[in-house]
Amino acid sequence: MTNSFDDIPFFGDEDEPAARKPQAPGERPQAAAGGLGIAARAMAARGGQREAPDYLSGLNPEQREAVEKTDGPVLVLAGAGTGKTRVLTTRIAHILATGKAFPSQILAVTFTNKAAREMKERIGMLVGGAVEGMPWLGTFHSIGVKLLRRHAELAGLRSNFTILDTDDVVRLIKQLIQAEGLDDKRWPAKQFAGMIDTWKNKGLLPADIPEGDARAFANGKGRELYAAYQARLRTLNACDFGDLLLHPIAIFRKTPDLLKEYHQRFRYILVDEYQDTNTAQYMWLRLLAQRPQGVPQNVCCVGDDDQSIYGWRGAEVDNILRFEKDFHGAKVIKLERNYRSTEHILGTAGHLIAHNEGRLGKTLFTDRVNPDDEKVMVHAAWDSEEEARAIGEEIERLQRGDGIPGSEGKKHALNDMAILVRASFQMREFEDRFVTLGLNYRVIGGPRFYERLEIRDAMAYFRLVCQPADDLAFERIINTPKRGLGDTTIRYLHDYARARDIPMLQAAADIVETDELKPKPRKALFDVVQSFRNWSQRLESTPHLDLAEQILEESGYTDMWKADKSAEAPGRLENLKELIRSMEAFESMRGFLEHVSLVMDAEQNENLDAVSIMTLHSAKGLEFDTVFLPGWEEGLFPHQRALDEGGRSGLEEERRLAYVGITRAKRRCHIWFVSNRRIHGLWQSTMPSRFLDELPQAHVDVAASETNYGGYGGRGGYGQSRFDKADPFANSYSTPGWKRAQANKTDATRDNWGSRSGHSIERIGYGESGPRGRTIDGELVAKSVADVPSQFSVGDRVFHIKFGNGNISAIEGNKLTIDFDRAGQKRVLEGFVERA
DNA sequence: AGTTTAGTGATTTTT
DNA sequence: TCACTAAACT
Repeated sequence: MTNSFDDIPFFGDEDEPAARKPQAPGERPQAAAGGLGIAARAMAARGGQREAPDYLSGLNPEQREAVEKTDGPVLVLAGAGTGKTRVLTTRIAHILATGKAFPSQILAVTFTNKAAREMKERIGMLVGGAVEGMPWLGTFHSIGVKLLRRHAELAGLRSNFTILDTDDVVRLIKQLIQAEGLDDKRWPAKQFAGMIDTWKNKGLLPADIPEGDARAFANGKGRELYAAYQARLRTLNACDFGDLLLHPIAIFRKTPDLLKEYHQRFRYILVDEYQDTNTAQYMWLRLLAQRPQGVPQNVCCVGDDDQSIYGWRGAEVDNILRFEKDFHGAKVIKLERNYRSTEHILGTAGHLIAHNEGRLGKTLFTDRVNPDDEKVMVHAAWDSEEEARAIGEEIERLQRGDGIPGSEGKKHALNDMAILVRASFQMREFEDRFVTLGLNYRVIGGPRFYERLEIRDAMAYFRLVCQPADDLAFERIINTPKRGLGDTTIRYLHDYARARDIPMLQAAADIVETDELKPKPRKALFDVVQSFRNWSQRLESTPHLDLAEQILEESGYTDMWKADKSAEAPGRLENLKELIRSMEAFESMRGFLEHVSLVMDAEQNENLDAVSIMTLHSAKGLEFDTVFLPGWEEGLFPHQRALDEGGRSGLEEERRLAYVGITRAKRRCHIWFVSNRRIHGLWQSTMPSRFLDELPQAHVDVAASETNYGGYGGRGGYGQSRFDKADPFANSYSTPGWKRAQANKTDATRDNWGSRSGHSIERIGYGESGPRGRTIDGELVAKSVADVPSQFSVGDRVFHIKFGNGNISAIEGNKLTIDFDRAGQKRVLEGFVERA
């Protein structure tokens, strides 16, 4: 490989000075050593070969191999709690310390900003902070932006393009749907935004989407609408999140020379959470990582197939399973030594996840065994209210320090406890309970700061000041606060701007010079235009914090909330102050906007001691001493919809979710299920989750019933099983999958369920001989979308449990369009019908 | 134009 | 049930 960075002008801005020109492989960057805190030590160590540099000590042999095998493709399968982040950061430190690359020659990709931040901090600690940042460490999206800003013109954009968030996208699509003369009620913009997102996750441009998909929306105009959307983005000089990946991919494909330059630049590539990559990210990565034959591909992907829980939003576990094929001669390193959890927790999680097929197969172990370690506990409660009450009590007990074996009297901080739920509606009951108990709690992953109305309004003002062509921002705030610029005026402006292909703010500036508008709106519009002119001028001269404040004051936006008498108004004003405070960390308003468009989360208050409540999904990557896992009931967990829509692979993803949940626990894990839960307002009796049957007896205890209730299908007269009802089908709330399961139930499964319902709670959780066979009704419901040819053909007469008899009029994958005799035309999943 | 009412739909979520 | 959205009032 040759080093030709000096010849590439646009790299100049961040490259090391010429004197520190990177070395060819094998050579050492002598000059660079001075800039790297640990480099000298590392090089000294290399001289004496035997003694390892400090940062390598304390790694186990597998971790150490993952760190030291820097050249060639490496796949690190890092189980939960096996020191994954440590390996990644140490590996980067090692590459730097041994002088194999400069910080600017390492591409390190994460999924979330949080992970990126954490990695930066930890590398800083290892390397002694001497390496100021790594320019190419970030999320897929933030690196995508960086690439795209440099080469925007190759994607038909200007480099100051704006990044639209979901809200903007939906509004834009709505406009397009209306412009097409379509009914925006029949074709919801939100749904189409979701479809576009799905396509972009798969790397599909309008020309690439499957015909069926294209026809399924907007009277068959799906493809045209998608294309119109892309065209509109271009004229707006804007990107959505998907474009941040797709544009670079397109650029690299059509400009091989440019790609080559990046190949030379990125000597080492690292990817975190590889199991979560979607097809677009995978394409992006392959472009950057795959090298011509004979050139080493120094790519290291770290992930855990057992923690892949984002399949529903396009993640492809296949990417990790396929790594060895994609990168020839790949070294696969498994990290299985767990530093987080007790053997009971690991044993439980391991036994559960072993029920999945199609995994690479790891078994976590620990040798830190303590006789005081508590087994995983399974508890039953009558209903969700009791579940919340009992968990609340347990939390208070732990907080007081009662009855914690091995740590008598020691208090358990609330910060080290978490309740992990499958669906966010479950949180409410806990919140209600904790409010009455006066127990501090913190909900993680709720509505986010930057998604709040007032924040988005304020941001729209800032956006328009920095980017006068931002029509979406213009439309958002032109009449907020009320200025008497109603629909008619805005529509007129819109049409005027579109006709001349100019931004709306420009259109407004033109129009106020004419007498097209009535005096009132004209005056109002004139004032707004003047204000924006003013603010834009101050952009360079006024400190951005002051300017932000002035904008919100002068526009009347803060006054609007001050005048508002509603309960939330003071909070909103507070949020606006917080917004301005948070701008302090940035150099300019533009810098701030860039950050916010990519970082939608805001920091949480860490000082408060509080129990965390969050979904299982947002718990990935976290750990707690004590974890509560409520709601392990069929239909909720595994979720019925995952079963209906994902079939067996859906079930397996749910099981991985359960695995993620259990492995968050360091010392204590309490699983709960209830016999009755309110779903959509109606009480439903529920069955214990099949996952409970998949837990190993050796590591699990079932709690004795804490009340007279509890337990499932008891003979004591409580907890009626559905089978006791005169007609289990009568309940209109039972789901299609459930009905189907009922309809197709074989004798074997009937026995299975029958026996379960007869067991007392002490038995729940165990079959007669450990874990039972895999799926029960997972197989009875819809088959996976994946390439299963339909067993039906057009014209077939079929029966649907809800809609009755009908004829198939079209088939797309596993979706059938059926003309029902009574119910009319419906699209249903193949799994829900049978031959009539 | 702002408020009231009817309708709807209801996992998981980052960027 | 309940929360959010769109249209129908006043």
